[in-house]
Amino acid sequence: MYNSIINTLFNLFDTTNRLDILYKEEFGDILKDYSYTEMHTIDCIGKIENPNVTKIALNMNLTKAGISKIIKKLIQKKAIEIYQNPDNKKEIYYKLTPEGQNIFEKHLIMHKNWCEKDEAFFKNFTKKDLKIMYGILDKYSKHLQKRLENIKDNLK
Amino acid sequence: MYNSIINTLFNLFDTTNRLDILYKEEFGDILKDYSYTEMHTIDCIGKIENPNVTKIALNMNLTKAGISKIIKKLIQKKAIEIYQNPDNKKEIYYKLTPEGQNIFEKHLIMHKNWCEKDEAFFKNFTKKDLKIMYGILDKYSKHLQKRLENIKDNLK
DNA sequence: CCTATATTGTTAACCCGTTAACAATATTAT
DNA sequence: ATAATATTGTTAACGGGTTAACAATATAGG
Repeated sequence: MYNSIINTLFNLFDTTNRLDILYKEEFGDILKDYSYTEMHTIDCIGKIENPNVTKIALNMNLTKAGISKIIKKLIQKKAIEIYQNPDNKKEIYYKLTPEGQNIFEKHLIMHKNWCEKDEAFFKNFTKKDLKIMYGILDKYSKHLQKRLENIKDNLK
Repeated sequence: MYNSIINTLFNLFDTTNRLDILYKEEFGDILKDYSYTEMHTIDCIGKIENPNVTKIALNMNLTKAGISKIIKKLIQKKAIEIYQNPDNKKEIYYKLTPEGQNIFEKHLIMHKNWCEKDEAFFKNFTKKDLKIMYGILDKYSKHLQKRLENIKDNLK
């Protein structure tokens, strides 16, 4: 019994891998000038209030160094541009150019299409069962989070 | 309602990320001479019948080129060694050395510990609910697989 | 049998993200 | 006010994987 669950959970790697490839395939055609992560970064910049490298990195679970590089490319591609707060010379914020805004909106539409396809699939299950499913998953995710925090605490 | 599900599914990325980090943390201490992937490769070589680069790559969802590199390292570290079939000069198989066997067994034990911790968590839910959860997840995974295959077919 | 095709495994070049070190600026404490 | 500390963002070096091109060998077809 528990074996089945744990198999399923290890299969999560395959599942997310598939999600990842599919997402790239379906979205890649339209936005082939931008990588998956670049698109995601554009998405963040469109959604976050005064986005800077730090906030974006936190939001995307990537390092600041990584984001810094992506930002560089996005500026080259003229999808985003810099702005600053006159009384803070350190922090650098970014906003979408019209080109970037365009990508942002296309991405929103594609994301909506994606969700609709998923919805069609989930109509095959009862709402009650679905609730059970995502309830357990969410709790498991939090449980892992806690275990991670414990490890980090022990390191201190 | 469906939003919650789709959020959960996108959270799968975080969940597997956590699984990944935790796994590395918990297993890394003991086997610090081997990376996560190297350990996984040793595991494959211990489990597959006559493992060669191709089979291992398929099994691990990595490219042959990638495996080729890992294999090189594992040979350097003397965890595995080559053998061949006398009437096939092309295919190269690998088997564990005593050192490799040792790693393999340690990994098995750690994996068992991991599962036990997970079991303790899942005891909080009824078996019926758990069955519902992993039933849906498995179906979703297969659903994604099908969508992937459709895309591949369209490319032909 | 021997030629065309497929399979196997390696390598070089590359991509994407990380860690570590750092310079510049902000913030805090004294 | 100033010194100590923290935060921000960049860069270089690296790691782990990919794709593309390839040599070597096996397999299939005429």
